[in-house]
Amino acid sequence: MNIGQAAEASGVSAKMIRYYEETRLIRPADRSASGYRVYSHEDVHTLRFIRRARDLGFSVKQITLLLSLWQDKNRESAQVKQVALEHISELQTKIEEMQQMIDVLAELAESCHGDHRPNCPILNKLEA
Amino acid sequence: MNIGQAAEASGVSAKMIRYYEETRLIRPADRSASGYRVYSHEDVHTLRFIRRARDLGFSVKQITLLLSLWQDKNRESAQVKQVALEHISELQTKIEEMQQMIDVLAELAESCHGDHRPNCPILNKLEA
DNA sequence: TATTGACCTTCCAATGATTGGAAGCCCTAC
DNA sequence: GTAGGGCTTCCAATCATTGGAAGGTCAATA
Repeated sequence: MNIGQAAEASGVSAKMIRYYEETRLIRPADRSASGYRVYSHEDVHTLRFIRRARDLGFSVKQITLLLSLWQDKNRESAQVKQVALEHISELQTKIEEMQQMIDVLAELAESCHGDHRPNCPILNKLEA
Repeated sequence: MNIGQAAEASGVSAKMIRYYEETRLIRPADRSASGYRVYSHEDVHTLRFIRRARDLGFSVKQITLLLSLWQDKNRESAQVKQVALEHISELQTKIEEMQQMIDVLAELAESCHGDHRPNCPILNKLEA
């Protein structure tokens, strides 16, 4: 099948499929006589794997690792678990940073009258 | 003072100060006879404002708005509060997305033995 | 006075994942 | 044969930030 159909079937856009090929996340697709990329059902299977991993927030670098583990029948599940746990940890760190921002912002917003008058503790805080 | 000292005093890197000037977040700095950028204490004050806003996760676009409100003595605090509340809302949305990822990942990781054997529910889920 | 080292300048490039567009070729149907 | 839709490559933009190269400036020191 052509790239458009592979995109449709996998949920990965044609643009991204070309990009993943260029960056070597996936191997270069076979080409038809006229130069069109040709995809098998197995290729679509791989693309779907990538799509799901992206939906869970894994970086392309992490997906490279997950793909190689997926294809390695001698993998140890501990390796896969480690990638997942590290990703969870990264997500938690980011959440904590954002939550701290929210805590500060919420307190400031609460102390701001939010009316027609100019005085505003939010600006005061940014200025101070 | 020169850009290096302004960077030191404000916590904004010299690279970023030049970038903020280029993108018109701040007005172009005065220049010395030899072409060096020259900064006043007021400029540093503005840069510090920007730095604090960035630390709270505001985008440059939002900071542009905050800066103009800061300098507008006829502003209504409601406008400032709105910017803050919208930013809080954006942060919360992102946190929720990440938390959902964590929930899925944590469940998968928990069901993975994480030992020397290859079978792994995490990979199964990504594949399915 | 000449040199050295720290600072400044501009310009270009890369990050990460994704999207957009332009110019041009291919394929199918009418 | 022509119209259209899909495919190709290449270039650019997003967002905030960092890095580096090549070259000019300044202050202090030998």
